[in-house]
Amino acid sequence: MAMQAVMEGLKPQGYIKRVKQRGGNAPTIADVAAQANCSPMTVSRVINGGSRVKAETHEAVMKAVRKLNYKPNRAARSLAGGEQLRIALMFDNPSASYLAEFLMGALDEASSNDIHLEVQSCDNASEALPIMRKLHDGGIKGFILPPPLCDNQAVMDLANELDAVAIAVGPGKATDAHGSVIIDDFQAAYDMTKHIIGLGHSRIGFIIGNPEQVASGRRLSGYLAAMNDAKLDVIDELIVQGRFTYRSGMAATESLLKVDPRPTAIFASNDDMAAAAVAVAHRQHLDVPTDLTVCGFDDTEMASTIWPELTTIRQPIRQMTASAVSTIARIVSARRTSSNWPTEFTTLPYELIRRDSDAAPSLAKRTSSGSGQS
Amino acid sequence: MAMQAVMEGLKPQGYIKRVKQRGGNAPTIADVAAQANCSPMTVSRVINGGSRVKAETHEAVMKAVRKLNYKPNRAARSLAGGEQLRIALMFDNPSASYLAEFLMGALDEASSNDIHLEVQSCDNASEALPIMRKLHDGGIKGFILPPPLCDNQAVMDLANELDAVAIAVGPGKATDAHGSVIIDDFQAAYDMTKHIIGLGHSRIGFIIGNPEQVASGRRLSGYLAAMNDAKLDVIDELIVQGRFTYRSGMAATESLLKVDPRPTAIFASNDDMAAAAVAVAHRQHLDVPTDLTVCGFDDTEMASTIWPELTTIRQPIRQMTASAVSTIARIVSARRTSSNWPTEFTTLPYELIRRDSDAAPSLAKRTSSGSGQS
DNA sequence: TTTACTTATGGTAGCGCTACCACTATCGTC
DNA sequence: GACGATAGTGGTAGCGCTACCATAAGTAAA
Repeated sequence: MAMQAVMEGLKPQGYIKRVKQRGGNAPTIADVAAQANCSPMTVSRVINGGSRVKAETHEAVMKAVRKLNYKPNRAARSLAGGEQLRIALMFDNPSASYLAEFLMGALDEASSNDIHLEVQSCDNASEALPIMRKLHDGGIKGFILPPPLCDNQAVMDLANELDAVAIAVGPGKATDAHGSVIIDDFQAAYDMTKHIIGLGHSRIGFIIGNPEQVASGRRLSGYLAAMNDAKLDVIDELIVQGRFTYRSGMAATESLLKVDPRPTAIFASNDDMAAAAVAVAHRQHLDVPTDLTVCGFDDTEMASTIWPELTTIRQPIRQMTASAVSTIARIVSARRTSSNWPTEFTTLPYELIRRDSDAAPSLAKRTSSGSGQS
Repeated sequence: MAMQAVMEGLKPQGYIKRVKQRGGNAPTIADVAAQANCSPMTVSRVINGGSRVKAETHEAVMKAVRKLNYKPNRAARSLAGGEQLRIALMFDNPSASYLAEFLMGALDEASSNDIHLEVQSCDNASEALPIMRKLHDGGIKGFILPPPLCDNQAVMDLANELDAVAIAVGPGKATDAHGSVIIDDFQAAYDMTKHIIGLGHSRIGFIIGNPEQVASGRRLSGYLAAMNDAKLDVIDELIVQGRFTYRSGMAATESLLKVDPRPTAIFASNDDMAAAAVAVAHRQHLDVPTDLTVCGFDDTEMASTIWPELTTIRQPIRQMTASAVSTIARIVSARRTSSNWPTEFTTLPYELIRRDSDAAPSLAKRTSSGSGQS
């Protein structure tokens, strides 16, 4: 400590670094300022966008920064910079597989933007309402709402009432939120259906998802459109209602396999139902994919756990939540300056993951067995 | 300064809240102090462990905290309190279901203890090594290592070499880490086996887990001990090797069901293999649980997704990671003061979750059907 | 030249919290 | 009863950074 003071004595006229009260030895903005022979303010300006700084000064500062390997202190930054943005990630979705990806994406983005992310679970949408109120009172400025929360009108209404920024991630009624991050469910289902048709199938069963989630309808539409575009008959019996659960997938598959002639492929609106379809098929001694092609949607863990692994649609969940976090940040800061309410709707690309549960219909005698692929 | 001095003159004797320079309206420690009629210091003391504070004062402060819904400002805290503890949660476990729980537990604990948690994924253990080095260079003081990372000798060696605190969560060689948080795998497997025996089974098949994970052996031992204690013959053919994967569970089950007379129950070392056992049984037109009882281990999402839902062992994963985080915090701070290396080994309670996949053997004609339970 | 305005920089005062020390009561202890 | 301990509290000074204003130049308009 005293030593440091001695060292300062050598300095020409720069900003004297105070003796540190507590441990720690990371370079501070003052160190950089001394090194670059300017004031800490100038350094701050350079670091934060370099507005109104002479080019030479700018460069001198940058050189000092590099030399000292200076990293701005997050804590100090957000303390000095006024309010720290705090947003909440709510969920009542029991799917752990989603959740992990959700968290990873949100966490990364939040921590690199110095945003405080509160993670809140609740058992159901109605329980979410008081929690949201409380969080909002506690200074939470925005909410990230994955389905099914974002499909709940009461939740979205409350977000509106509170003037909080709500971003729906994944399927949801985009129009109700201040923003949303989605994939194109319609197009994804369209592509998958087209893929199945391309394998040679024409009797393709479809299991609809939970009617309360908007994505279900979009996926159904995609299926229908692809069938129509391929000039294939849409057979009512081959479209059955499910509820996104394994159990509902079993019932749906049983009813599909009773249709005569039975479908040669089943496209389920999510992986859990697709897994159930595989199980039911196996019980009826139908091989997958030789006798029956089964495709899912979401690429949850289930899809790559069971055998055969499912051909499915992967949503870039991580990027989606990351994008949700940064969108909220943008909207909140935009609202601070102007009073209008910007909204942002982002659509991210999905991916058709081909695994081992699809093949050409069996009349073709298993010529092209599903070629695995991660 | 001068202005402030003037303002001070007006002060009665309480702490006047200064006019805020920038936006923001979250209650500060000064607000609480005013409310509780004491100094900010006292509030700080109460918040941070309440040492040397009179009981009444303590209560008054807590009341004020509750009334104002005061939350300490993280940034200010870590800025004032010197270095913030940073620890990393590494994982190469592909199981998303675990991961979600892991993250939730660690996150909660980290955020309430103002610890910065870095979440790092890596594809395999050897990739982990350079990452750990880098994180350590970057100031990470401790690592949380779930299996299979903590079963990897190279990883544990590196942690030792780096002088970093490593806590193994879940199964692992406790002795290699500075601490571990586990459940008693032996006892849990013992209990489950005893439970199955209690239902009336005597020919109980067992599927061993991945031989590279220490827990596998412990679970096997538990099974063997329970069989012995019940004076039941341990039949070699009824113990088959698996690898914790669905696929290996299928193969194992197929071989188990070939044994004559076939087992009336199968205890798999994890849920994925148990789910595979159910699938194989169904394919062979054996009803679960009427014809075959199947029990798993871990209570992953899979267990409650498939039908019938699995009777299994639940690990308190959330508490386990939470405990891991606080253990690291304790060890790191202990090391700061004394130079000896404390270690901490925690064992948390598991829970046998009874669902619908177990029943008395079929000779008893499905008298006691599995009584569901969350 | 003066006024006005722009550009580049510095000074100062905090952000909300805690470390550190100082101080007052209330105890023993000899 | 004087003395040092100890519990309980308050004051002060920062942590590293940025908002805000002041200043000192230079540049354009009057």
